[in-house]
Amino acid sequence: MENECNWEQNTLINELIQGMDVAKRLKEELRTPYSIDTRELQMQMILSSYEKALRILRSNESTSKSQTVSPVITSLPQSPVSTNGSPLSEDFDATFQDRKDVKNKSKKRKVGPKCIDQIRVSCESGLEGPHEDGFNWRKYGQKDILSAKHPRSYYRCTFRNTQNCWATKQVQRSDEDPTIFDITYRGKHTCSQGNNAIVPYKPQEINNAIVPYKPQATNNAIVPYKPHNQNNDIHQARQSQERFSNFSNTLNVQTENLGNQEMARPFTFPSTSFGYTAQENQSWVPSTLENDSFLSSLFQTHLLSPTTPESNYFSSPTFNMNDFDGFYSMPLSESDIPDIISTNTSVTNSPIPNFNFPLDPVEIDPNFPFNTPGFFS
DNA sequence: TTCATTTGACCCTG
DNA sequence: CAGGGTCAAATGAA
Repeated sequence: MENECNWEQNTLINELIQGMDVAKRLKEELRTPYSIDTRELQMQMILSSYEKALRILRSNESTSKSQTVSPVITSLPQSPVSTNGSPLSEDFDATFQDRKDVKNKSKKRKVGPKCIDQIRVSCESGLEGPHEDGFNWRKYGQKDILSAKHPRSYYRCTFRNTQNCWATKQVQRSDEDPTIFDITYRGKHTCSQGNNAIVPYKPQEINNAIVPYKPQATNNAIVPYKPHNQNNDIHQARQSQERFSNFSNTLNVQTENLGNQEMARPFTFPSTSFGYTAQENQSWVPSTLENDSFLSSLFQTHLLSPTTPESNYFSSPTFNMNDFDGFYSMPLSESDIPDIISTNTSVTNSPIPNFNFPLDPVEIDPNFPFNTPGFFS
């Protein structure tokens, strides 16, 4: 708890510092003939920083409320920085490890540091699948929730046992709109899927109607699962591409009912979400930035956060696909998502090095050359 | 036979 | 004590 508070404080301070820092740089930039893109980028950074800071402040006002699945895809990251600095606390992993070690079959609820991504997805076509998020999930429970009309489904990574991957997710059908699903991801993928994931985010559609992959599945919370060689990473990556391409055709991120704050910007990731986002976008963001203003703003806003714990990613040669945590908001237009995803999949095979950004909070180099020509290419 | 889903029971947290 | 998260036996599909 204390860690969480400290983490939020640090994040808040970092965001404010970042905003100021970028504003200063922008001021300098205004004297030079840099491109408009560069300036827009910095403006995005500034806005993002202040928005994140404000969100932290607001969440402190009503901490308890932020925990609930709200119509808006927002809640502050539950994952405090661990003692070693990783946004995805090692305590988190330790918690699961302890559970495993202490007792073979403990039903103890996972508590402690949480790593939550909350997103909302809706099925454009209403009742059609399949939609996946690039990961293989196994349903391990379903529960009627008091405050919700629809049951909540619980999934864990298929490779939990084989690869000790403790990522889980919860899928809750929206009360207001049954075609919308609130998906909460917990933990991080440590399996090979995580290393191969190519999706920009992890929405997963759960549907009552059609079950193309698993006809035997019934009723709620169907996760199309197609068994495949778990050791074949290439196959997995390709399968992820195909499935996500599928997904892109039928899903969109829900943009309705999002608060004004969320809608005010095209795309916002709180600081801790970056690691996750980055991992998912490892191969496509850089290569598409130049041609896609939307992606540019996305990348600008969230990849260029020099004062957040993740911002040091840019000084690292690699970029870890596994480390997603926190949450993010995705008030995107419906037309944006398929574009992003298709772009994503289309460049997956590009010879872009496998970035692996550590999540350790390193002091940001304020002199990082964000405007270095070719930085994004 | 293997593996995923279903579902009731268990148990922890607030 | 209620609600929610997880377990694991039963079941079914491939």
